[in-house]
This record gives sequence, structure tokens and C-alpha cells, in this order.
Amino acid sequence: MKLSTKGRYGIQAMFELALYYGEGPISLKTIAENEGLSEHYLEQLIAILRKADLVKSVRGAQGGYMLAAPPDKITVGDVIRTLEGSLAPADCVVEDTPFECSRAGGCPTKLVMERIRDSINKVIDSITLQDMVDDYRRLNQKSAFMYYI
Amino acid sequence: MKLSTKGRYGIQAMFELALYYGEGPISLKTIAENEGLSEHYLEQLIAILRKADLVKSVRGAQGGYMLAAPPDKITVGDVIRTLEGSLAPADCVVEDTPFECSRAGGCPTKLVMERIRDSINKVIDSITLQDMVDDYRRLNQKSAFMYYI
DNA sequence: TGAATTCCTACTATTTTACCCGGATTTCAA
DNA sequence: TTGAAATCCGGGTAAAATAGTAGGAATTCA
Repeated sequence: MKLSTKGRYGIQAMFELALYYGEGPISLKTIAENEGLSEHYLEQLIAILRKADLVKSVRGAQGGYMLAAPPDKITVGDVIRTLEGSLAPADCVVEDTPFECSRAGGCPTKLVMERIRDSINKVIDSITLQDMVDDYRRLNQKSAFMYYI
Repeated sequence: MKLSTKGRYGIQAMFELALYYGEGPISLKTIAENEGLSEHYLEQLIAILRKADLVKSVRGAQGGYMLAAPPDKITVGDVIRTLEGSLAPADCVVEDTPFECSRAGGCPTKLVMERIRDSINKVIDSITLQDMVDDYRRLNQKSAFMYYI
């Protein structure tokens, strides 16, 4: 039940874009360096996010990527589901197109899977990129203050 | 973020044992047939559950498996975690032995992962095998009644 | 015009998954 | 007492998923 690197790296990259939201395009190189990720691999992930209209790109020199919407309008759920698909723990409880097993209605494990699915969705849909930025700034308040002195 | 078949089949098998709890050992063959699973594969899974003291076995003819505790004392979480390990969505938030990444303290995605982990744990630890049996019997009440007529 | 950058397709090594196979051991029942 | 029904056990393996790498075309700024 691990999230794959797609989801994880995707969140990290989107967080980075949220951190610099409104300051023009950020290059993949910058994101990859800041987060310690493979630039080439990240390229594939951000391409998916771009096609899902979660990020916009600017080509050419001094180009890069930026969020397609304000950080408080994009949830962690938007990002993870775009990169990983549904977070349903089993195919029979995938939201839109569930794979019907033979037991279908009377399956007791299906109820369990639904409850797991719903609790995950509830959490990831309630956290926005802005929330992550706020958390981050709060956590790093002290060290920022130290620098200031 | 799918559960693997280990977790799923494991729950199915344990549900089956819960359904017949107190009625003597149930053979792997019966479980596999009832749930439509590979007997050989299930054998491996139930061996893990046995070593974790969640099921007891009786060898020889007319032997089989039975729950090591009443169905209301075994949770879905016990079963899944025994077969799949921690359900933490990332290594850095595994309960007992987290893998510390370089960001460690000030990582904003870690908070997200912790919240996902906690919500999954809360759900799976709150559902017992007895709950599953009760749900199942409630769902099948109508058809049982029809048979009765 | 050249450097920086995104865009795109294909390839690949490694790991994980989901099993199968074959045989040893144990025990009940006829 | 013997055979069938079971659990127990270790190894093997094909297919899929994962986590990238490689290389180059297209675009744009300075």
C-alpha cells in the first residue's frame, strides 16, 4: 500500500511550485535540485500534470512551470489521483469504473475496501497545496528567524 | 496504492474462518473453493498468519485451520499488517522504524503521509472479523429468508 | 546565434507480484 | 494397518510494475 514515487515526487514538485506561486516560471532543474529528484524522471510526471491542467508551462530559455491555479485551489488529492489513478485499495471499489467481481453485492470485504477508500479520499481532498506551504513556513519559522539575526 | 492480493485474500480467508468459528477446523481446500482462490497460494498466506498467531492449524486428515482468537478480537488491521507490513504510504512514516530522509523534520509531504497513514489505520483497526460476519449476515438475510420459504 | 529549456518517444534493469511444483510429514478413519 | 486427506516447506518462475535512462527535436530568450 505504498504510494509510488509518482505520487510522492508529484506532491513534492507541486509543493515547490506552490512555494514560488506568482513569481514566474520555475525550471524543472530548480525543482529537481531543490527536492533532490531525477530531472528526467520528473519531466515525465510533470507532463502528466500539465495534460491534466494542474500546471502550465513556458517553453524556451528562462521558461519553466507554474501552477495552473492558486495553491489553495489545488488539493493533494488532485495531484495524487492524476499521477496514480484512484486510491481505491481494490479494483472492485474504484470510484467511477469499479471492476465487478462475482460476489458483487454480498461481498463483505468490499465494505471494508470502501471504508478504506473513503477515509483516504477524505484526507487527501482536504489538504491543499496552500496548507502544505503554510505548514512548511510554520515549521521553518524558527530557523528563518535565526538567519535574520 | 492498491492492496496486494496478500492482504485481500488474507481478509477473505480470515472472514471464512470467522464465519465458521467454533465449528472445528476448516480445510484450505474449503476456504479456497468458497472464496475462489488458489489453494497453493493461500497456503503461503495462511502460513504467515499462523506464525503471527492469528490462526491455529490441525494437521492430518479432517484437519484444517481455525482462528486463534474469537472473531471480535481480531481486526482487519491485524490481518492486513501481518501480510503486507505497515500501511504507511511512504517509508518515512512507517510506524516503528521510519526511514529518515534528508529533510526529516521540515518536510511538508511527511505531514501529508502521516495523515493518510493515520486515517487508514483508524479504519482498519476499528473493523473486527465479527463486524464483517455481522455485515455479511445482514446483507444475506433476505435471500436466506427466501430459501426458507 | 547559442544557450536554456520544454517536449516527446523509446528503451531497460530491477523489483515485486502472484502464483505453481513437488515432496515430506502428520493424522484420521475404515 | 494402511491409505487418503490434510498441513508443512522450500524453491522456482512468468508477467507486470516501478523507477528510472537516453537521445534528440522544438521553442524561446538574451
